Formats: sequence, C-alpha cells, structure tokens
Amino acid sequence: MYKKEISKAVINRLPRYYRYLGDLLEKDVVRISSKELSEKMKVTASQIRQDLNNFGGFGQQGYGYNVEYLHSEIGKILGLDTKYNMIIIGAGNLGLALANYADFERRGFFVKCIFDIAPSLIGTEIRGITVKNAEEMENYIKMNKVDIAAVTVPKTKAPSIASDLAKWGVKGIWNFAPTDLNLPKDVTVENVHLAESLMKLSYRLSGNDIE
Amino acid sequence: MYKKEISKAVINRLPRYYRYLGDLLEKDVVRISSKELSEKMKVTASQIRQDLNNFGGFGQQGYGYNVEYLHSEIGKILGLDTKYNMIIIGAGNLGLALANYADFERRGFFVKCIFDIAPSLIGTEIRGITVKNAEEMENYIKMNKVDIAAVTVPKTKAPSIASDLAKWGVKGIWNFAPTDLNLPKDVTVENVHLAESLMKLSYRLSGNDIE
DNA sequence: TAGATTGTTAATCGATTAACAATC
DNA sequence: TAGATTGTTAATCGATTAACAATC
Repeated sequence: MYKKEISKAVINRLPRYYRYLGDLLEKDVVRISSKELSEKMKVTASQIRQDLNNFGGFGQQGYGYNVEYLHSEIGKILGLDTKYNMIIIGAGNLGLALANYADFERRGFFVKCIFDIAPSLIGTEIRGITVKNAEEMENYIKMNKVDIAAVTVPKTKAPSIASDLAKWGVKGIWNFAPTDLNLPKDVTVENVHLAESLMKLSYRLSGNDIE
Repeated sequence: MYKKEISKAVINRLPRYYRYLGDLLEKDVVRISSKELSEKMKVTASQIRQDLNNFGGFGQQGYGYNVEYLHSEIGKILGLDTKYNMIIIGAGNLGLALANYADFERRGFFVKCIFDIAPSLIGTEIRGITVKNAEEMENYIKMNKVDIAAVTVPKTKAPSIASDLAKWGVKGIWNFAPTDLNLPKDVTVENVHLAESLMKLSYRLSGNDIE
C-alpha cells in the first residue's frame, strides 16, 4: 500500500497538538473545533485541519473534534501506544535529570538502567534505576530489548559510543551531545542541542533580530 | 535603515554552522568552500551561500570562506560577542545539569545563581553558584542585571513564575517546562520541550514513518 | 591568466492559507 | 431543517535548489 510521505513540519507539530489535547482532556473538555484550538495554539485552523487530514478524518462536520478520541489517535500516530525500553548513557546531572523525570513513563518510555564509567557512581541507584558499569553495556544490550539510548556523554565520546550502540542493535538514539552522529540509516537519531537552543535565544535578545 | 527580515529557518541553522566552523577551527582549517562544508553538513552548498548572504558577503570568489572570520561573524550575528547574566529557576537535576554545564560560559552565558523553594537546597553551592531562596528572586532581579532565566520548574508553576520574571524585567526566558508561556512580546521565550523531542523519536521508531 | 568559487537571480519545490462544497 | 464545521481543492506564499555571471 502506498503511503504518502508526511512532511517533517507536520510531525514536528504533532506533539504540541497532543499536549494541548491532553490539557483539554484534563479539563474535561469533550469537543473542540479547529477554530477554537487554533486560537489557543496561535496557529491557523486551516493548518490544524490540513495536518490532521494527513492521517485521516478525525472530525465531524458541524461538530468539530472529540478531544479524547483525537488525543488518543495522535498518540497512536506518535507511537505512544507502544512501550519503549530506554537506557541512559552517562550518569551526570543531565542523565540523572532524565532518569528522574518520571513523566516519561506515563508515555511509555521506561528507563531500565544507566551506564557510566565512574566507579563512584557505579552501583548507586536513582528511583530504583541502577547505575551500571559501562563495560557491561554491550552484554546488557544484547541480552535485553533496548529501544532507545539517551546519550548524555561528552562530545568527544559520543560518536564512538553511538556507533557501538548501533552495532549492538539499538535503533533509537536520543542524542544530547553537541555533535552530529552519523549512523546507518536504520538508526534514528533525535538531537537535543541545548547550546544551540541557547544561541537562538541569544540571537533574538541581541537585537540582530527584527528591530 | 531598512533591514530585511531573516527567516526563522535560516536562524535555526546558524548555530549549526557555528558549531561546524568551531570544529574546523580547532582542527586548524583555514579556509573552506561552501561545497566542502555542504558535504560535511549534509546540506546543499546553495543553501549555505543563500543563508550567509542574508547577512553579507563573508566569502571570496575563487577562494571560499576564511574559517576563523566566518566563525567569528556568525558568532556576532548570534549575539555571542555579548555577555549574558543567567539565573536558573529550580534546583532539580535539570537545573543542576544546566548549572554544571560550564561550556555555556565559554559562549558568554554566566550562571549567577539558582533559585529554589526547598529548604534543604537553599544555601547549597554548585561550582560556586549558590542556591538562593526563591523569595529573594524579585529583589535579586531588581538589583542585578538578569538577561536570561532558565525555567526548570514543574509545568503548573511555570506560567506564573514566567509572568513574574517578565514583570520584574527579565527579557529572555529559556523554558524547560512542558507548557507554552504567553508573555508580552518584548520577552523572548525559547522552549526546550524534552517530552516532545522524545515523541518525535517515538514516531520515527514506531513505523508510522515512511516504510 | 585560468580555474575556482562566490553572490545573486531565476526556477522549482513544498508548505501554508484561503475558500467552499460536502455533510453532520 | 438550518447552522456549523469539517475535509479537501485551489491559491498564495515562502524556502530551497539550480544556474551562472561576476570576480578573486
């Protein structure tokens, strides 16, 4: 079956729709029109309808969208109906921050363990998640299903660790190191480049932005 | 003087150019052509030249670009020739991770202090940065120049804290809370939505992506 | 000078918005 | 039924790529 390729711009917006619909759900809102949602989200109603119709007709003429249904459907599109096993490489503050963020579990992302090389950290525990010796990583990955590895190691170490992860079968890399990872194309890399985010803020503060 | 508005897509790419040029600089590369750079970065040479020419002609026909000069010019465009005073709101793991990331200082972002409400954290120190009582925040901001506030507090508290920050004169908010902040338009908000980043990864892993 | 590579214009491609017929 | 709002096509807008004259 031919599947029309969905543009990256659309995908990037889906999590935000999901978040707004989740918030509405919590407020027990039952239905919402693209117009109302567009006003809350500060986008055009047209864009919302276009985006959603990439995946199917989730609404009803004259009524709008059922919040709970749409929320759940977008969740499925995003793959949030699946459980993912995640490991964290690097038990620095960032690694620990991710391990501590219990909210990921609510979305189906389960942190199974953390790997580090520092003897002082190995064996410690955080929210029941053990810090293991990085030397055990290969074996662990081969013996357990690991869907996602969050890489929070220094820039210099990230590329080789990522290659290893890919070699050992990890298909999803959540990369926090300030470098690009060139991996086989069956491996998905999602980057979080904090320094670059801060530079964008800096640009807009600096007055080089529209005056 | 009329200044052509620079598209957001271009701005988003600048930090990445800056990073690649910084890496080249460290390797003592003196010159680079748009073609070579495009191959490294996996973009088109045309795009690089278009992007740069939004800001002026940094290159030289027949030669290419001087790495050091271009790096420095992009740094200026991004406002990295300025010093920014930053505070962090929330001394959780994420707040501490940011405080610990000394690399920001190299780019001109100086973390002056952290604010929290937990008595157990107040008064502690990290890399010489003190955790202060959140009640002192208003006074601190009014007495000191604070350019950027990194908000790493829970979703429920973020909007009101951000409003306060704006009211007290902070013009740059680096928001890590999973919510949108609606602030006066003279306040710049840069969001880091980790959960949304993870959902994008999930989407691509889930097989809803192009098969 | 000849070769290389930019800066820039023109062509293409894709994404967003507008409009409206379909229909609940 | 009449009104509302979707799904979808068409129009517009913007961003990317291609091409090439300018020039180092």
